[in-house]
This record gives sequence, C-alpha cells and structure tokens, in this order.
Amino acid sequence: MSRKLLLLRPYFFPMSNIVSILQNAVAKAVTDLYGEATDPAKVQVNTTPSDFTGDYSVVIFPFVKIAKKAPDAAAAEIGAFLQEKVSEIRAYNVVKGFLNLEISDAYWQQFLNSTVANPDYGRQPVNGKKVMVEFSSPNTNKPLHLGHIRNILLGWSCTQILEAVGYEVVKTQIVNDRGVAICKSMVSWLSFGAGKTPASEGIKSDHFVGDYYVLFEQKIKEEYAAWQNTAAGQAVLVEKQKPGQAPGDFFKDFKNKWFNEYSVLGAAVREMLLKWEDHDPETLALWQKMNGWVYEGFEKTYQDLGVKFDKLYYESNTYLLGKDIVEQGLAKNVFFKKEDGSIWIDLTDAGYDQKVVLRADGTSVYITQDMGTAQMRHEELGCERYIYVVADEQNYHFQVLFEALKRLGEPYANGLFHLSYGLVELPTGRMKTREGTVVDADDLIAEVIRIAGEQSAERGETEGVSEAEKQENLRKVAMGALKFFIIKVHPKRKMIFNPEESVDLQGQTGPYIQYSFVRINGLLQRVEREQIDLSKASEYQQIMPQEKDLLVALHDYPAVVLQAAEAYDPSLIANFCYALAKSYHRFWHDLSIFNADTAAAKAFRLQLSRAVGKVLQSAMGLLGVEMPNRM
RNA sequence: GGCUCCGUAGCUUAAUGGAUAGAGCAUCUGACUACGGAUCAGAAGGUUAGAGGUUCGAGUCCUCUCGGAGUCACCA
Repeated sequence: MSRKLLLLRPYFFPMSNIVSILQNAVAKAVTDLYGEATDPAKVQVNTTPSDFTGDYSVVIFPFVKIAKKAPDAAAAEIGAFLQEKVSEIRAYNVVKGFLNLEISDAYWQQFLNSTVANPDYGRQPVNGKKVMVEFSSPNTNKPLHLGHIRNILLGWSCTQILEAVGYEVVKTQIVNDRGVAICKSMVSWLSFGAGKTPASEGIKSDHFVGDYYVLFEQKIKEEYAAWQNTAAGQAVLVEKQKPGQAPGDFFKDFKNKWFNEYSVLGAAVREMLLKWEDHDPETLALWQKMNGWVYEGFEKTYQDLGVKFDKLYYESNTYLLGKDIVEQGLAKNVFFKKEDGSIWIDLTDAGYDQKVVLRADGTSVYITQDMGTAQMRHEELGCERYIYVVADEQNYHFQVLFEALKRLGEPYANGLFHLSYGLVELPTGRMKTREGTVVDADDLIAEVIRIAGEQSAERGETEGVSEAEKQENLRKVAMGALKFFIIKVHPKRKMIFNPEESVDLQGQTGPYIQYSFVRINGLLQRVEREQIDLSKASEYQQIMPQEKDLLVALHDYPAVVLQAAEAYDPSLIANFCYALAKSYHRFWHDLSIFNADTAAAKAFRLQLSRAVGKVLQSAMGLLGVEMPNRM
C-alpha cells in the first residue's frame, strides 16, 4: 500500500520539495495538454508501493474526464510531458491509471546534503502566533494515575508539535484544588492522622494524602454499615423502603442521602467545606498544608514524565468566575431566567438541550466556571487557539461550552478546540477507584524501569558505561517504552492498556526505535574515532531500494509534522518513527556500511544514517521520548 | 429512549476516497564465526460486524440493521 502524502501547501515548502514540484508540473501538464486549469494542491501524489517501479505515483483518474482519454493513455501522455519538462524525473511507467515516476539520484543527493546541514529540519519558522494547551488538570485528593498519563503525554506531545510548526505555546493546567474530595482527605487526616506527615511515614507526599482519602472512604463505609443496624437506621428503612425492595438495595440507593443527613463524617466534611468557603484560617492552613504535600508529589511525577507547565490555574481562584458573563448573556438574550431565578441557555435548535448556567441561589456550576475561565485566560494570554485536553466523557460539556461562547460573541470562540481522547481501560475493563483497579502513575513508572533493568542485565551490552549513565539510559528506554505504547494509538480511540505489553521492548515499541538510533550512534562514534571523510558521499551512484526508502521517509518528515499539528494527532508522528526505524533496521541488515564496496558508498550510507538519526531524535522528541546513547 | 463515538487477523492496532487492507504480539521455520540479534527474512492468520447505495474506484462517504461505549446532573 502506498503511503499517502499531504497535499502540500506551497508556502510551507520551497520549490526544491519534490512533491510540490510534481504537483505543479502535473497541473501544468493538464493545462497545456487538455486546456483546463487545475489546482496543483489537488494533484494526488503518493509514494509508490514497493512492488512497482518508481518513487512517487500520480493518480491520473481525476483527469481522464478532462483528457477525454482512457486512464492509461492520459497517464502516458502526462508522463511523457513530465519527463521532458522536469529534470528531476528520470523515468516513468504506467500501471492501471497510475503514473509511476522515478526521481533522479542527483535530486536525492542534493536532498540528503541539505537535510544533514539543516539543524532545524522538519520544523517551520516561528509564525508569531500563540496557542494554549491545557492538560493534566488533576484533583488534589489523590495521586496521578494511568488516565492522567495518557492525558499528559498527549498534551505534552501536542505542545511540542505545535512549537515545531512555529507556534508559541502556553502550557497550562487547571488544578482542581477545592471541593468535597479534598475536604474528605482533610477530615480523614484530622480524624485518623494522629499528626503523621509524609516525612514521618516516609511516603511520597501525594500518596500520603491519597491514602487518607481512601481511608475516609473505608471509614464511611464502616460507619454506614454500623448505622444500618442501629434503631435509627432500621426506622428509616421501615419508613422509606419501597414495597418489595430488599434492605440491601434500599441502603445502596439511600447512601447519598444518608451521607448528607445522618453521617457523622459526612457532617464533618460539609462543615469543613463551609469553613473553607468562609475563609476560616485554621481550615485554610490545613488545606494549604495538604495541597502542598500533593503538589510536591505531583512535581516528582511530572519530572519523571518529563513535562512542565508555564502557567497554573487553581480552581480555588476560578470557581467564582463566570457570573459576569452570565449577566452579559442575559442582557444579550443568549441566556434566559426561569421563575425560580436560575439562569439557562437553550441550545435545542442546535441539537443540544437546555442547560443551567447559574443556580437559583446565584452560585456557579461547572460550565459557569469554564466560561469565566475562558474569558479570563483570553484576556491574560491573548492566544489564537485554546486546546483543552480532556477525556471524551466530557464531549457534550465542551460542545455546549463552545456553543455558548460562540453565541455570546466571544472573539476567541472559534479558536477553541476540545482534544478529546478515549479512556484508558485495562484488559479487565474500566479502572475503578472503589475496586482498587486504578493503575498508579508512579507505580507504573517504577515497574517499567524495573523491567527495562532486568532486560538490560540479561543482555549485558553496557560494559564500560558508568553506573550513572547506565541508570540514565535505562530510564530513557523504560519511559520510551511506556510513552510510545500510549502515544502510538490514535487519541480518539479508547485504548486497552495491557501492563505486560506496555513494557515490551521488542516489535512496534519505543525501544525498537531507540535501538536504531543507538546503532547509528555507534556508527557516528566510529566515524569520529577514525576521522572518516564523508565528503565522498556525493560521488555515490545508483541508490539502492533500501536507501531510497529511507530518503523518501526523511523527505516526508516535515509534512508529517504539519499534519500532526493540524490534526492534533501525535500518533501520526509515532507511526512515522516506527516506519523509519523499520526501514533503517532493514537497511542495516541488507547493506554493508563500513565494509561497503566503495568509499563513496560508505560515506553516503554514513551520511544517510546520520540524517536518519537526527530525524528520529527530532521526531521522538516531539513525543517526549529521549534517545539513549547505549542500551 | 434522544444525541455522539466506535466495530479491521486469536490479541493490540495502521491506512488525505486510490493499486493485492499494512504492522506488532502470540504460533511455526529460518539468518551473518558481527558495522551491537532489543535486529532481519519467511509461513500461517482478514467476507474490514451485516445489508443496501453513491463512485471509474469504498475499511473510509450516505441509509438501514446488529453489537459495544459515552452522555443526556442546579457533580466536576
């Protein structure tokens, strides 16, 4: 199957790019031969499948009507025209309406030279535009888990890709640092913590807080079970039980109500929340202390994942926002007020429902905050685009949010984008906190590093490397495996995460790609050591198919980055990396490099390897994956 | 039930409407007395859930059916 190429836009690529040369030439051929103007950008140019002769193929079918000829006849005519007019074309052939073109070695030589010389190959010039990417956005009551990891890797990778195509990127997260959840952890620690701290217990500080959250849930369960057997509990059962309902079912349904009206711990949480909202100094101090522990822990995890943020927003500062915008919306008749005083937006004409935007008591809901935050951020940052990396369970929320902001006439509304991704599930199904099946981020990271260490020890390939360097390389391999495993899947797709496969180091994996880089690194070190002169590369004749595959892939790289940026899809980069590494391994296997027949071939292959290494490092960097020197 | 998304080999997955649906894992068979075997080659494995339609051409677009997920909170 041929690889599809982007319809390149001329202003991104100089005329030295062979694909745009071909597109323009074909358009000209159609105009000259058949008298009809054609948009060069719409000319379909693909890489030629390996079982045909040629480097690129033009799809002729779209022109047969204009040409009033059979596909093969038109293809032959256009082929002859191209060969005569385009010096880069060495030969052509026609198969079933496809025009296969062979590109001259001189072109590829020139391409390789310029690629090796260009440190920014694949990147676009700075375009002066700003874009914000919001990702991670954790709650502060428990540590990060596998779901966050996908979010973080996707978000981070998008920031790198957008920077590569010229944007200034503001990396942000909204920290959900207030609300019932953190109050549960606070109550739990006050009630059962006995003054313990992360330091006194030797536990990573976000896990420490998370443990008290879990403990709270456990205690509340115990309290509820005990209450059910009290006289009060039995009285409620008798009074409110539906006919024929089993006591177990009743108590299951009744849990929320019980928590709000009968539970001692529940009352403590509500009180805590109220005190927090009243700015009670003691409560605020506790809140700050425990959140501080959580941030300290998050920071470590972010470091392990290799990500950082430019700007943090805290929900405690933003949760009251959005009331102004509601007022304005009311004045503009975008919103309306119901009898009870609550304010709504009616989106039924757009296929959505009515949605409350402000409660009758004047307090905010989720979407109020989000409208307010969007407005505030635009005032602060003035970006052209705002990307929200949030799981697809919130698709509807973002559709409503964006639609509301559009109707309010917000100037940035058309630049909003929800980068929606599928939830991560385990082979056993969805992760559930209550069932303890949540995969913890730190545990997972530790596990992949452990396994990479085992594998490396078996191979024993790292003699003469310092311990520190060994550890560093191990970390890169392990994180490469984990990150690639997650990013290679299309964001929209729900992904099944098999912990065992995620640490595979063979096949379609990060380490497979890193290994090709390590091989290249070995070659280049030898070039350095032996002071090998690579200038003879340009004398090389007769490029081999294994070499051509690499050249074509390298040539495609800038277009792939652009496509990934436009689609907000890092998996495109991951697939590109794998294909390039695969071609390189094959090249390595089939052809001699240092023992090549001629000095020119040796130099050419070394130069080619250098270019491949450079592009691999660059592309994997866009995924947040670092390359080890040895492994 | 309404809306949205998804269904590709045993499993995990790829494919701007273009050629014989491409990989990896697992299974089986092979490969340099080394430029590093975390590699390479080969075999086997598919009615792209099913049925219609549009098109020169459909995994991809349209309609319907079946199956799965999400959502439809004055939670976030």
